[in-house]
Amino acid sequence: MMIPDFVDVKCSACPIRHRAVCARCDTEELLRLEKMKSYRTFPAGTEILWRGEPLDYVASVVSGVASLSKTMEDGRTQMVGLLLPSDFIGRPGRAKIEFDVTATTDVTLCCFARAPFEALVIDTPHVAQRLMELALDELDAARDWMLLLGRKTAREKIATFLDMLARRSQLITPKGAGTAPAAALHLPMTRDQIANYLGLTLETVSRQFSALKREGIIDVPDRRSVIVINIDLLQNATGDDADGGVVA
Amino acid sequence: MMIPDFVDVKCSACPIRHRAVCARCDTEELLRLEKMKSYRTFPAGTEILWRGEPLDYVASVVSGVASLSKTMEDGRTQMVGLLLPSDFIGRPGRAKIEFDVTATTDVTLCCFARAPFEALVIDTPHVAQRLMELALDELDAARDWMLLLGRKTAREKIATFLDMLARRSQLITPKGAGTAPAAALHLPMTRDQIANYLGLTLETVSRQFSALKREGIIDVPDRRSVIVINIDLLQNATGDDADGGVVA
DNA sequence: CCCAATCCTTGATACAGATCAAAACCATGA
DNA sequence: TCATGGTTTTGATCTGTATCAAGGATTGGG
Repeated sequence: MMIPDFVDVKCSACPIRHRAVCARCDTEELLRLEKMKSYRTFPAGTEILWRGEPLDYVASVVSGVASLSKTMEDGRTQMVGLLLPSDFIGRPGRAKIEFDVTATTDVTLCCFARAPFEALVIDTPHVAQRLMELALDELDAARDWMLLLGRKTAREKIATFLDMLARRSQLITPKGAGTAPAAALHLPMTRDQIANYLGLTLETVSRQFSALKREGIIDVPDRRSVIVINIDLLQNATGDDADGGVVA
Repeated sequence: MMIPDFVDVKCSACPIRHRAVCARCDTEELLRLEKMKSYRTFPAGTEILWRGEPLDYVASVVSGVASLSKTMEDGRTQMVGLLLPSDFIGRPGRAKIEFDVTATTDVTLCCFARAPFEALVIDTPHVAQRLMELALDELDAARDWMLLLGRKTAREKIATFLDMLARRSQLITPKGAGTAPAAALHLPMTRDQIANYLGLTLETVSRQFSALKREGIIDVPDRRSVIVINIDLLQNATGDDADGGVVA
């Protein structure tokens, strides 16, 4: 059976695909991966890694959501990345990171000790190439976020955030006879954390949610849920080009 | 003679080091690089690459400054990266980019056709590793900039920008008997471009320059120059931790 | 079941930075 | 030398978001 290049690996025990590994690698490599695997769970709010700490593990997020953030001396913080299941934590060839990793919800990681993982990477160019691809994906995402942080209004930020969640969780469920599909989203974070992600305050986030609800674009049945009623209007509100999606 | 790993290559014709190449590679690879090299110059303001355009070349910046930027439908733009001499343009394994590359000043690039360059990368793991390092450096820089865009005040943004220029151009020249060294900086861009980089308007940039000058922290002898009179005060104004520098 | 803690919403007000406008500055070429 | 067009500075005003403040909703524990 022919397996295409760069399809990510579904390993035996984890309910997710490990995005850092490619399916063309031989069974031998997969076995090596299996052997060095270990699981760790962190309750919501836990610091998984501090800035500057030595980085002994790399990991895939198996369940839950973790976040990368940077903090200023006086306490202002900015989230610089969101890690959803299947995302990869770790930097090949680097012993330290320049930001904090925090469990936003309860998080389970599938960890690999860094040293043997890097040895594996050196042996298998496909994995190295896949890691490079992931790094470039992260870079593109970071740059999109820079546009959001630097130029978008509060309303556009919220719309972009909800649109991103809809895309990433792929929960866009067609519904009813109308042309606009609706999506039920689970918010993995509090208003305060959303604010930190978007460069806003929690009050502004709350007000924008209320405004979008008032206009009938979304519904907010409870604090952790959003129903996208009119996805076209939501996407109009993001300020992005129509073809916001990246064509792989 | 022993050459340490990952020292970047100074090639025969360019006045800079190509950061994408490592010195441990054999002469053979260097020769291959030499052969596929070509130079292109772009006058200030030229579009070097449009978003979505096929990416046939990778390149090093030899002289001048180029910028990466993203634009919204309605014209708002945000610079998402600055390319100074020795910086690398291009994405191994990717045929497209998600932003525009513009010549900020007159720019000369040392170009390599993408296909043979990638073949070289595949043959030489050290180069691949170096490219990964560069991508991770860019990612760290992007994340620092996200903190700046999302949370810093106009004054902190300007101070951070000047401090970054001072570090990158390494023009920190000790001067006089005082404890605070001074630095003469050349600004490679207009107020408008600085504003686009910092997520501000040109008027705000100008006002903050004036304010820092009034306070005796900098001097602005002409539109394209800044003299840092008190670098300690400048760094205090960035809002960053004292050890803002990344220890390599 | 109630209490405490946390999270969320809404209102009133303040302010940093955007926007609008005009004048000063500077480089370039005729 | 002067006109010309682009860039920068400065001023006046406006506005979106932060800040301050209070009350309401939700959750978990005893």
